Amino acid sequence: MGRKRFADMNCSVAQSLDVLGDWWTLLIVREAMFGTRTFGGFERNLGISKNILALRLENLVEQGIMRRVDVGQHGTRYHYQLTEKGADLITVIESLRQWSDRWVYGEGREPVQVVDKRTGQPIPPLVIRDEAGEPMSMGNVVVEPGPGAAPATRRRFGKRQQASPN
Amino acid sequence: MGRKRFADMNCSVAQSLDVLGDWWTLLIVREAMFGTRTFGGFERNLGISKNILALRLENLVEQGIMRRVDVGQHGTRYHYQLTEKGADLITVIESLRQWSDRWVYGEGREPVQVVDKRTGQPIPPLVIRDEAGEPMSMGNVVVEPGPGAAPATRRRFGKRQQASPN
DNA sequence: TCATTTTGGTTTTGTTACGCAACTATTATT
DNA sequence: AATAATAGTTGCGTAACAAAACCAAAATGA
Repeated sequence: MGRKRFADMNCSVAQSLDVLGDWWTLLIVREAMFGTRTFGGFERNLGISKNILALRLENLVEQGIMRRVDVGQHGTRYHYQLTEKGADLITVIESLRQWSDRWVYGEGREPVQVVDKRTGQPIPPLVIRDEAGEPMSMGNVVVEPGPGAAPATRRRFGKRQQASPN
Repeated sequence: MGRKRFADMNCSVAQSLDVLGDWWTLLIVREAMFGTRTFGGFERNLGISKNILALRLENLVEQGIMRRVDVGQHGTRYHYQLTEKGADLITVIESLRQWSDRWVYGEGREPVQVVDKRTGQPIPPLVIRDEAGEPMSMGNVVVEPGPGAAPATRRRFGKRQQASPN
């Protein structure tokens, strides 16, 4: 019965993946961050088929992640560019890149490097920090219902430990 | 035919997505971070069908992201738990969560909060910092071929600007 | 102790998502 | 004037996903 969507899950991660989780979507965003702008540019650099690319770009525009701007004099040449919402995916892309550099390629075998233009040094790993700016151990974080939690979700939180007992 | 895989793309983001990009995969990782351990626990909490869950867990174990430990006396009760490689996906999950809190739900409507146990305060947003620890503007980053770049890729880098001309 | 439920799956059968090739129409290039 | 490039759309085949039925061993309850 078709693919199950995550939009009704009342979970932020599920929301993101509902929008970004289709095959190719995040690679298109990465390619846009890399500087590609045209339909043909995405097609060539990614090796994606045209119909899927058209669908993905349409969806990204609908979601406000990219914008399609007319750059031709006669209305048949376009640029796709990231909006502020799309550019803010940089931490998602960067964390994915760093993870596979650590666990798939390994140090010294990274295919690309992201460096600080001013110093020439690779940028340091993304880490979760506390308010004081200190890297945080996961033992110190707790997940709680947020201000937008549905009552049903609040109930689920209390039961969560029992949902999969030892 | 079949779905095109990203593994041969010589790009770290593509590598990650090749492993993590299937539908449901990252939600299973999130659920594991939340504390779920059993097959039935994932099934109930996510609403995923059994056959897909079985495939995903098998793949996650193969990839070394999760591990299946026997917790029954007679060998039919198991726990799925994140390995170090899997737990290191926390920045990926957190960046996805924060992105949709900013752009989908909006402030004050977050369904869950991740807080510092010691202070009770929500943890601050993940940001890309330079070596001095200062938040960095994207204008100061450059992408370069890394030590593991294939010659073909190196060539592509120089041509990248021309691939999608103005 | 015998039936029922729980756990952790596999199998079968549909439907949707994706890949590839062919096609189109307008606009640049030679 | 012919050729190629841009930005797609359409049709068809295959792979991925969903739902339900089924299964065997083990734990639970009466």
